[in-house]
Amino acid sequence: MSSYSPKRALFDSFAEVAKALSHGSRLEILEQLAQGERSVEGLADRTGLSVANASQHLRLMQRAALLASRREGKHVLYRLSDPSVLHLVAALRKVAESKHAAARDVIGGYFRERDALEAVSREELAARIKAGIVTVLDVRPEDEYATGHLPRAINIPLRELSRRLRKLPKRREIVAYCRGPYCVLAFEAVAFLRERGWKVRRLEDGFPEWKAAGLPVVERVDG
Amino acid sequence: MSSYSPKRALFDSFAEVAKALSHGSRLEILEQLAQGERSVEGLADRTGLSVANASQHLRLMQRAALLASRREGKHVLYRLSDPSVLHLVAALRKVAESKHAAARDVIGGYFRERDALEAVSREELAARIKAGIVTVLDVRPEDEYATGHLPRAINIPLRELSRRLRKLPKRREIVAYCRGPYCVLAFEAVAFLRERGWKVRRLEDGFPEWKAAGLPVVERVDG
DNA sequence: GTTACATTCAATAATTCTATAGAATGATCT
DNA sequence: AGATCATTCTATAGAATTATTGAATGTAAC
Repeated sequence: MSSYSPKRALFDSFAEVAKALSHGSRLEILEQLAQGERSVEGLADRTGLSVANASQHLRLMQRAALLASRREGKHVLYRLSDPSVLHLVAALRKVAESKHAAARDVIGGYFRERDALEAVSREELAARIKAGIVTVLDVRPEDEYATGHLPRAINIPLRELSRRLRKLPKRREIVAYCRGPYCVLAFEAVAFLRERGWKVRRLEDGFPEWKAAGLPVVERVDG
Repeated sequence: MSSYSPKRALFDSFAEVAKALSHGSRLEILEQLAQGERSVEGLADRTGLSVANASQHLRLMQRAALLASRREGKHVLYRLSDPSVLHLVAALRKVAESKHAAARDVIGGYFRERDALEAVSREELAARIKAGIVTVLDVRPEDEYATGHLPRAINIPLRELSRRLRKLPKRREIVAYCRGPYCVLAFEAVAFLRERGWKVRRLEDGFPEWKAAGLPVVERVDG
């Protein structure tokens, strides 16, 4: 009809990007990288993949231009190549969420209390942080907190929460956050603290989305 | 670290959506469906696929919730399940465009005059149509025009343009459009008409994006 | 230079995806 | 009811993807 080969080449190159997203492990890696730079070994640990396998997935995504890498000492650190990658993953999530039965089942099962634990918007939290009327709680692991976190956020990884409860004020409102919309850490922290009488809500989405929205962050500034 | 199986099931279901996008033919089908409903045979014709193969691609995308279908007489008509699918494809395009070398090469080669033929924004065109100070030219095939088009647009398929030049005013500005950002029809129409002295520009993107932006359209209203 | 170590490469087997051809389904029309 | 036609299903062969293993590469530390 209109044209044949150049157009098809274009669609094929788009398809290559989509293919780079079309594996659960790679999406899991992308969620990790949305937090910040990671080494191959670090990603392999967190995702449960072998180092060689993680390396292959990473290289594939790098070829598809989703990732970039740099060397630091012995380690090769990967990162998202561009904020547009985060937008792409978000768009993917939205389609799957609104329509996909399997996703619905999982969300309905695992995140059943989601609506009950209503979320605070980024804008609202930003205003409250500025006004100093809220305690921000980062429940991610320490190293993720170290690479970047919300201003004035205190870090208590979920598994240490019960041991370090005394650090949390009972009067002030607490807002907990973690990696992103499907990170369970913040959900569990909110449920745990509410049971024990704290006044606590959850930030919508997580750290990467906050950063992508151009809101202020505290970041590690090494080379 | 955080959780294992439910989270992984979630990522796997996202991956299924991405996989549905990960084939050039399927993206080509999606571009067609962005124009409006299409039968299996119609899509097979336009994409050069066999009917059976097109049917398989369609079913795969339907399972991944990208498409919906309905029966009308002898034909099964497929459509995009949701506007979010269009956003997803746009996000995919953006990542590929900004970063992917292959896409760049093709764009650089085939659309080399892109910048020279500067585009009119949707908003600007909408205002001009309302004010009645522009001629809108739809260069898609007749059947695509018939299923939906911009208000007051006249339809002259590209291949008939040279025969029907007298229908076009020389004084008024003309804005041409077609399917979307990678549809070549409008580019070629603009180049053709400019050479012959018309004052003509191209609409950014195409009909699906116009419609998705909530701007007014004329649509066929059969059952 | 040699060693240690993180990462990548190469080869492989198992699995999954793709396109084709022909049969089966399901709806319309006479 | 039977004929016709669009679509989907089934089976299959070829191609591509995935995870694993062990070797190779390249950098840093000694």
